[in-house]
Amino acid sequence: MKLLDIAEVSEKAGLPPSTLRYYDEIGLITPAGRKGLRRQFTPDVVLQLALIEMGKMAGFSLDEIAGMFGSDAKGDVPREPLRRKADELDRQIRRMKTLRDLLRHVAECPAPSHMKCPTFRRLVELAARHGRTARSRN
Amino acid sequence: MKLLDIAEVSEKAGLPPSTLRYYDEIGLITPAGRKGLRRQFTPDVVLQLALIEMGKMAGFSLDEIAGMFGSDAKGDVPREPLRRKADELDRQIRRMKTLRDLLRHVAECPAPSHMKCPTFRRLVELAARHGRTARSRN
DNA sequence: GTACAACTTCAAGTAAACTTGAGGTCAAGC
DNA sequence: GCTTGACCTCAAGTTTACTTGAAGTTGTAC
Repeated sequence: MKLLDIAEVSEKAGLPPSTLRYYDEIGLITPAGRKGLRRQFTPDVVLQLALIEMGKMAGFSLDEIAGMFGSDAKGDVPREPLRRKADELDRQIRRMKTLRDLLRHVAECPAPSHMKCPTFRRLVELAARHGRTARSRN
Repeated sequence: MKLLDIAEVSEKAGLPPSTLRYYDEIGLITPAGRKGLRRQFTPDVVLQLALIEMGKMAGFSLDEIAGMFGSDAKGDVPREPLRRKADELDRQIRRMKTLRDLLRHVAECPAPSHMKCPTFRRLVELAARHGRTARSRN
């Protein structure tokens, strides 16, 4: 299996080498080995990095992300926290849809101040309610 | 119109007073006035804060959020950037749905290592593809 | 009319996630 | 076999988004 050095991974993942070294340092990724001093990565690391990026965009900390996928040493990834994170994502997705609608509305709405537009207020109130109760499903 | 002092806003918005002072300092919210030294807010600020929270969860910086809704002094909120942000949100929503599915899958999947599970890999590859089209630097 | 709790300012501190820079190592091409 | 450029480490610096603490002010209750 062909191994990649840090510049190749950097290129494929679109992340600077400094970030990859940092992720290694905190144990988020692990090189398959070293050639001299140089880290050698398996191609899978590119996929792992895509996953990490996704997690970050969803608002998870690197610590949380490590907790989700990092420790595949043992099969001890606890299922329940994962399900709860998935549920949290569902709520967040709903809020983001509201925000998206809000942005599209603001882009069209001719009202001088958003706070005076009833549609705008209704959407924000809707979102605020979702945030508070964390209910229902997609 | 009844005005709220900082503790009431804090209570209603679920944010500590220190955060509200900070937001005021950076111009993200603005008190209607002062009573002595004390900030007096209109009830609308609670809605504004809900909006800010939403923006944060969607991964926007406070600066970006200010750019979206903050400057309603003039009606000069440019429409095109807003539409682009909405589009970006759409892409992000898609990625988050993938991540959610991924988490649900990991919670069920009995494979010892995720990277060996074809379903898992397929989902990550899907997400990586979605991610590439939208993201670059900065 | 005074006590006091809730406010105020301002400077400094904190945490996460990196980046930068100085100084060192090493594999590959000539 | 030496140069060179890509890698390395480690410490310190940066940004964002706050929080904390010290020291001062003030509206309200008694």
